[in-house]
Amino acid sequence: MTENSKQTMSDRYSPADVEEKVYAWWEQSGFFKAQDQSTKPPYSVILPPPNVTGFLHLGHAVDHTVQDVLVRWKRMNGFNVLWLPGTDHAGIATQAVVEKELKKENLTRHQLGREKFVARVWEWKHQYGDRIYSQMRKLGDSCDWDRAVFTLDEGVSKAVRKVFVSLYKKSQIYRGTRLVNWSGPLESAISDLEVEHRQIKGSLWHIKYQVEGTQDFLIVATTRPETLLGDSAVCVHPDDERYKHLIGKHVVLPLLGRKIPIIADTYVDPQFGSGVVKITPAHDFNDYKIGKTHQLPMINILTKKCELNENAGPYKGLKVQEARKRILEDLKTQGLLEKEEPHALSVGHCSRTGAVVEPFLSDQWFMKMDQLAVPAKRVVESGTIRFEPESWTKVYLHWMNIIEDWCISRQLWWGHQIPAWYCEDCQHITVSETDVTECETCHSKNVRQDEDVLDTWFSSALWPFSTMGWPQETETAKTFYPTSILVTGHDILFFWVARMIMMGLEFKRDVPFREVYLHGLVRDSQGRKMSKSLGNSVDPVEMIGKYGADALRFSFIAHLFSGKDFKFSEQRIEGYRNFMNKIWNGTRFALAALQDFQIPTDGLKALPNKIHLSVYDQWLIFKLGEVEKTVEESMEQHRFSDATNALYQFVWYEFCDWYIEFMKPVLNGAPSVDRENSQLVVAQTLNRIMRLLHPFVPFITEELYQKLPLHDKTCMLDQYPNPRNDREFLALGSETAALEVDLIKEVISAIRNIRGENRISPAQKINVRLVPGDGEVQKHLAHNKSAIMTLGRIENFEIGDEGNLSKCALAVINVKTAQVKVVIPLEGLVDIEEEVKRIQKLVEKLTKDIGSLSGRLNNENFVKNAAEEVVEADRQLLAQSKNQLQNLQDSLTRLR
RNA sequence: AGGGAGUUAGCUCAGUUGGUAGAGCGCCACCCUUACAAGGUGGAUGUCGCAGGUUCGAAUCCUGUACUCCCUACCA
Repeated sequence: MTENSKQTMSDRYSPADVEEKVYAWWEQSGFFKAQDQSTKPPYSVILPPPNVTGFLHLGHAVDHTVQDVLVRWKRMNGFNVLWLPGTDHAGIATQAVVEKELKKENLTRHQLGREKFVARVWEWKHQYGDRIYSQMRKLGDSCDWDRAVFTLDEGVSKAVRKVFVSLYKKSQIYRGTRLVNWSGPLESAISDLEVEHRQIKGSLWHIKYQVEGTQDFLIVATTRPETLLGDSAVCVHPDDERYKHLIGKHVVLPLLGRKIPIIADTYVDPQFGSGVVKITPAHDFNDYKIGKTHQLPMINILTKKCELNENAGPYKGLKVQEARKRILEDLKTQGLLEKEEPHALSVGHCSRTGAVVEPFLSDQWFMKMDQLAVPAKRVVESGTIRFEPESWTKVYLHWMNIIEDWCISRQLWWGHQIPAWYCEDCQHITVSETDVTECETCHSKNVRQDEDVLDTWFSSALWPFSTMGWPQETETAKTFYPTSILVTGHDILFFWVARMIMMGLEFKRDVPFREVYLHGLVRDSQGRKMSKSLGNSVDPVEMIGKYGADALRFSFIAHLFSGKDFKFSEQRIEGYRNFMNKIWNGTRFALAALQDFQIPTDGLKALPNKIHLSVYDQWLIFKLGEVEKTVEESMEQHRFSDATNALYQFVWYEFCDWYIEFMKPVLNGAPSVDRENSQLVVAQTLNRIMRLLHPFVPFITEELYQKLPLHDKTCMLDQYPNPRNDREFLALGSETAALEVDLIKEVISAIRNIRGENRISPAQKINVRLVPGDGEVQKHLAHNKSAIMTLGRIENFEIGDEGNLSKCALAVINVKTAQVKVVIPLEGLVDIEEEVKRIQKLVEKLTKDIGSLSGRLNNENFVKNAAEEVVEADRQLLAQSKNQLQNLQDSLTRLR
């Protein structure tokens, strides 16, 4: 970076002039790189791989900010940090994007054929796949880019195959005909987790099924009348007196005329509806189970596109909704529709396409989950993996207890094709890590590979080790596996986190991470999920353009409390943009005052013996030490917002509003020892401020850091300040000085308060008489005379007795045991009535306080039971309050 | 239906061993005081969802209750 401290700085911080330049410099300098071998302790984080088709959205931005904060903080704490980036091939999403493109050319993927289509997707990936990476750079993500991985890279693909084959050989992966969630538009199965349930106002239709050979009807209620075409039985409760005699007989299926049996099962709730349930094993999950136990035929009535098939007789070719309409009409005509009543139900929708999900019978690959779940539960129960917030532990364990087999095959073209080959001659399935040209049993060459690909989450589940070169024993894995922490949104706890834990334990014999930090999700200002369809999504890149990446990052971190979802607010970003500007200008002022600053040749270490700092310097350093302690504790506990808030307070209020104001006369004044000292303190403090803030707001801090007279090569690799490093400097802080300055601040505030409340113009100089409570306080007042005069805009300053209070404003200040009375003559300045009002307000409040305080202290039980400090503090407060009240009442009588 | 979380100032939210409520933003008043008007100074605002209980004392612990949100499951 060029030496630019002499350059003039703009009076506004302009992120656009800084961010790209600084980032490029970091990256070119190799600051993000991790070392496979190092003497430093390792710290590793894998980035939840965003979809390769994706744009960076607000959810990513939050997720990445948290990770970048952690990673930068650890790096500055001397860790060998690996933040491993990657992207996900995102089967469905990516295929959809490219299909959309094809559509513009009036092509479908089927016309193109599988091979050409996949080639086309790769082309697309090569062209746009890095887009999200460039957006991540805008945000400041300090990933080790050289290690970026794509889920379809050769290495990862090998890992995928190895895992598949291994689990298949252990019968943990199997092929089966099962009822699965089916998305018509995708013509593919989807997993349970990809189904979104939405509340729908539907109807419950009561349909008459004629009992065979009689004129009697059974009334069957259903929310999906079209499925009756696939009925293979009707079912009643075995003890239901109404229907007992019919069990074993048959009914005639309306419209199709098929005869189906009346069976009995305790699954039926006699209280609900008519107590008779139609059983459609091929299109309903509950019915499927009943169908299995009663060995009923599974009648599939749908095609892969979710249109009715030949089993639907006259309704063949219709879409589900059309069929429903037609069937209801026909039932009505035939007098078989008893009634229709409104009924609220929730219907599964495909999270990708929004289409209604149909339970569909098909051949799929499944992963058995129950055995894998056992150790995955144990590591969480034992605390080997900790969730943060802890409440997710329960949710996780609950889910693991009811876990069902995972349908891992997808009828798509883009993804990891399933490494299974079917023999056309002997039907044997050969599952292999390498491509197969002949059947492993009959050696026929007549084999073809399974057309399906694996669920995207299959490869994601291996991410923590597949990205580190597994199955090879790499140095990377030796150093960085298990990873230190996983940061992600709670929405993919089951999709991803749980499955990584299971796979890590199965294949690495070790947890993939020890900590899971689940942050909240960003919602819009009304608390709704952000989504494209609602049109309420916010583009973080646009926000960065408007306010800068640092402001955006800070706004996330400052409001990221305990994993709760939080509402997006542009106003908040603006507020933190203002904070960035404050940092910029505070530094700008300080740098101007440091133009002639000479770095002491013997360094800082000799300082304590050499210089005597002003109370303001000692006060500032003391506060700085306190902030560093707070920040360290907060960071250790991952209470990031506590850290940012403490820094915000310190930088804006303590440093800018008070310290700079106290020191302006000195810093802008003639050369002096005080000035030299202060310059040193300012230079050091700024340096520490930049380092403290760096993980949160990396761009502005690096830029300013480079302009400081005291700095190292780069802020991002400098040591993170804490109360233990640079002790020599922090030791210059003093609590006694801090108390003195706190008292002076109170005095100045009291003067300002009297001015403000009495509407005394800032231009109006006033006189003040300060009455110290004791000799010590008197010394402090005298010592800080000029600060009080400047900041209080005082013309004549006097320390002494109370004297004549006639026509004077009065304030009584207590800081710990110190007391100061502030007396300001108002005669000829303002209307006395304003001051009367002000004092009356105080009197009122004090009277109330004294009432409750003395009430409590008169309570024997309180005095007896409460902690001694508490009682003592109350006694002191009461005495002070009484004293203040007395003074104010006196002044009231003498005011007019 | 089961599970989880929430209810504190106009808004968004803090409040870590129980000790007389805080921040940011917004609002009101005054001020362009040469670091910053993306600023400064001062000010106002809360029976901490409701009802009980434990306690000298409860936003904080316990019980009940109302409402909101999320997740999982779903009765045809």
